Amino acid sequence: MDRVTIPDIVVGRLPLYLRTLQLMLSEGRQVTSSQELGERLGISAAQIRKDLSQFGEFGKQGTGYSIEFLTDQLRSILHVDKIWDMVVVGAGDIGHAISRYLGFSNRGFRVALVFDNETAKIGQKIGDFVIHDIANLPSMVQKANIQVAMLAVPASQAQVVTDILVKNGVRAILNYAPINLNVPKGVYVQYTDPVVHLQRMSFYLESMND
Amino acid sequence: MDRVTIPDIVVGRLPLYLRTLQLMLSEGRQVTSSQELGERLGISAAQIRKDLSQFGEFGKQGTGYSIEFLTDQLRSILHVDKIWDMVVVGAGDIGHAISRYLGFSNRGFRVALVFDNETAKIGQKIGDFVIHDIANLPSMVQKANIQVAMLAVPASQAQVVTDILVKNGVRAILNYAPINLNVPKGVYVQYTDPVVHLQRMSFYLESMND
DNA sequence: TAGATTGTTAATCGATTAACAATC
DNA sequence: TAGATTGTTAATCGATTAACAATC
Repeated sequence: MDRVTIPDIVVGRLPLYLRTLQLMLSEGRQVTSSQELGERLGISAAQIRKDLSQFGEFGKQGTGYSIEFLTDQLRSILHVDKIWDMVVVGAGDIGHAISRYLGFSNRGFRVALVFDNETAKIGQKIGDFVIHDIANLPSMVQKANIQVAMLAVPASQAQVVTDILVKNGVRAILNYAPINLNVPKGVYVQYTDPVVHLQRMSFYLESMND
Repeated sequence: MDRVTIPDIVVGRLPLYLRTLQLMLSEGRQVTSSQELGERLGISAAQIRKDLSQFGEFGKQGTGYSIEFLTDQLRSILHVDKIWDMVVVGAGDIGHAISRYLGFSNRGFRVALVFDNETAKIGQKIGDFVIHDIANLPSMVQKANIQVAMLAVPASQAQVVTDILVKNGVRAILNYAPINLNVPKGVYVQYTDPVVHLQRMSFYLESMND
C-alpha cells in the first residue's frame, strides 16, 4: 500500500463541496466548474481542483464536472453512500432538536436510539423515538452496532458518557457540550459550541461605547 | 496606527482558550501554564504562547498565567466583557433549543428577540420570549440596536432573511441552515451544520461491508 | 541558587496560489 | 479551429514548532 494520507484540512472541505453539489442537483443543474463551486463557497478554484485531485480525476477539460458523478464520488469518499445509525445521548432541548431534525437522512445519517438518565424522561417519546434509560445504552448500542453518537448532555457529564460510548463501540462523537473530550486513538470527536462561533465574530465587532 | 492584523486562525482559537480557562476558574484553580492549557486542548504549548503574544504579555516566567487575569484579558480581546443582545430567527426545533439555551449569558451573549413567519406561531411563547412576526423584525431590531443574529430558518429562506438582517444593522450571523450565505464586507458569518461535522468523521470510519 | 516557564526568534513544515500544458 | 477548463507543477505564502535567553 502506497496510499498518501489526505490532509485533515482537505477532508474538512469535502462535506462543503458535497453540500453545494447536492444543492445544485436539486436546482436541476447538470454540470459545474471549479470556478463556480469556488464562487459559491468562497474558496479558490485552484484549491478545489487540488483537493479533488487527491482522490482521482473527476472532471473533463473544457467542460467541468458532472454534478451527479462528482456527488456520487464524494459520497463514496466520505462513506455517506450508506446510512449510518446514530445514538443521541441527552434528551434536553438540544437532544430534542437533533432527534427531530429531518436533514440527516439524505446526507448519510439517521437517529436510531435516544437515551437519557432522568427517570421522568425515560419512556417518554420524542417524535417516533422512545427515550431509553442510559443504563441500557451498552447492550443496545452494541447490539445495534452503532458507531456514531451525538452527545447532548451537560458538560459535567460529557466525559463519563463519552467513556461509556467508546467502550461500547462508538468511534465518532459529535459533542454539543462546551468541553473538550479525551478519547483514545481511532475515535473521532467533532465539537459544536455556538458560543465559540459567536465569540469568533464578536472579536471583529466594535463595542458601541469604546 | 501601526497595528498588525491578527490571523483569523488565531482568533478562532481564543474562544477555546477562554472556555478552558473559565472551566479551570470554576474548578477553583488560580494559575496555569501554556503546557497545561495545551494538554487540555490538544494544542502545542508553543502555539498557545505565540497566539497570546499577539496581544501582549500576560504571563510570568517560572510561574505561568493567572487564570483570572488571562480570562479577563481574553474576554476583553473577544469583546465579551459585555453582553451582546441577539435575535433568533426561526422558531422551529432549533430555534426553540437555542432560545432556551442557558449557556449564553455567562459567556457574553443573550437572546433578546425571537421571530418567525408562521401565523400559527406568532404570539406563542418560548420560555420567556414571545414569538414576533418577522414583518416587525426591521423596526424592532433597529430600535434595540441588535448586531448579532442566530439564523434557524429553512435553507430556502436563509438568504432572504439574511438580507433583511443585514439591512437592519446585523453584522454577525450564526447560520444553522445548511447553505452558504452571501453578505457584504464587514458582516461576519459562522456556520454550524451537524452533517458537515458528521461527514468529516465518517471519512475516517470503515464501512462494515467493505 | 536551581527549577520552571515565559516571550520571541529562526527554522521547519504545510497549505495555497499562480501558471500552464493537455485536451475536451 | 477557438474557447474553456482540467490536473499538476513550482513558487509563494503563512502557520507551526523547536530552541533558548530572560527572568520569576
